[in-house]
Amino acid sequence: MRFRYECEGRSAGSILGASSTATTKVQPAVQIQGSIDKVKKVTVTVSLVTKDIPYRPHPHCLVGKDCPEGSGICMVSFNPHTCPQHSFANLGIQCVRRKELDASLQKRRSQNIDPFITGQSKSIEDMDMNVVRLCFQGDLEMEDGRKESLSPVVSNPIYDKKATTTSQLKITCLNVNKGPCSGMTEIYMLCDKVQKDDIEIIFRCGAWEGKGEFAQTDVHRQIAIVFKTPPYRDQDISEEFPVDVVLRRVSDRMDSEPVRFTYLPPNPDPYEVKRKRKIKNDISMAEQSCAAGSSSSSSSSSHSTAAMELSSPYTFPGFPVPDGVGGGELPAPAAHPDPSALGDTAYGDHQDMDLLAKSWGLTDEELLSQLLETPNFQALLYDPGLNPALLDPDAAPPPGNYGNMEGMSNNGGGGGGFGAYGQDFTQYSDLSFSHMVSESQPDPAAQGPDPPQGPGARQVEVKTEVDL
DNA sequence: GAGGTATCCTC
DNA sequence: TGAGGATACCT
Repeated sequence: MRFRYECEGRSAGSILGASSTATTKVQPAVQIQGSIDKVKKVTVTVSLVTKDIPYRPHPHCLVGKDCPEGSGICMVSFNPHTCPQHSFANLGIQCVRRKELDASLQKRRSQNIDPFITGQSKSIEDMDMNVVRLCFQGDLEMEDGRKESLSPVVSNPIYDKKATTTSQLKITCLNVNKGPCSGMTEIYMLCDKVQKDDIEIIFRCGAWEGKGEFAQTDVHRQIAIVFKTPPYRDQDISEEFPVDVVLRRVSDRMDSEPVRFTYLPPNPDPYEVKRKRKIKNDISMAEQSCAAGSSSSSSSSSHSTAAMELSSPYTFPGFPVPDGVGGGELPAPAAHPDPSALGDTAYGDHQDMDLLAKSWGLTDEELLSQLLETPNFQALLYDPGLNPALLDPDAAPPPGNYGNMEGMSNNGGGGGGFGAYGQDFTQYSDLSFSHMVSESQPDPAAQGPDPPQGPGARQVEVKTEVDL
């Protein structure tokens, strides 16, 4: 439950019995065990003690029904013959401010409340302010007037719901709830406040457990965690497998309620090679159908552009591709699971570009550099038949993307080709060419602290400016 | 700036 | 009244 400060006024809530559920609330209760034949009256004093042994008096206060004002303890008397069990309704925990901690303990001593006779064995700095136990002390008044004290008993620990060190862990949501069984799916989790140095994300199914992968820096302001899924226990699954995901506090092994995550079977087409190949084949078939049905097909610019979108992106003239379509200036690709398929997709997006470069053992920049040095590729760039707009001096440069190129065009005089060159790279968006070029430009904002050096670095803009 | 504490506020 | 969120302030 949430502990309340005195300044918050009103009541401090009601402590629930240990057997309470979300639907059924019960109150803490005590009952005298053993013979009560000669017991006339029972007096029970309830106070707060520390969670750990020895159970020392706790500075926090009990407030509510049967708690004398300002006492911090609860006292009830009952006749065990008429009422063998006593329930404590409306018993709240009022926390004291740290600066009042000492005074509160002093008051408890003056009340002679120290059920386990611990004295001042430990400094108050070690006091855990976020957890207490109820301590019940029973005093029996016998029919013959004798008095007898029972051994004190303590409740389960009661944690302050608001304290991150002890509060209930709760996952609010995951932005992704499915991922491949190989793991490494990046997920954003929203959760109640956690302590970044005391939290784990556990994936579990039966006896299997895997840990979500994240660093303390991936915990955002205690309420969000960016992590990667662990690989599922079985990498050879053919159907989806749901698992539970929980937050776990390491210090006390406390788990949250689980949320569901589903592991998916391995993707047989991770780069969508087959899908893209099918699309390409479909388009080629359609193109052939069109060509067969029309005798007026020409090499006009509008048509050549269309043709280029269909074929050139994957096989620049003279530029080697892994499936052996072009000539070979570049090293042969390293072993690839499906080199011909790679040829289909290598220029589909930047990730594929990366893949191609890596398969040749090149960086993106090296690959692009070699690409731009390829004579046939340059010819392609300046072939007005393919794209007349490329050399159109009146073409306005696009906003933003090629700022440094605009500078070059000014230096080149007459608003020359470079600005237009930059602009019309967008014509090649389907080739990811504009992406490739913009990626290679010396963008100060995007550059890391250690930009590439040496003859290979910045080859793109230097060589193309001179050549052009 | 992060995390903890104390208080205020709303539903 | 009970529960929980928001936030200013402190360490």
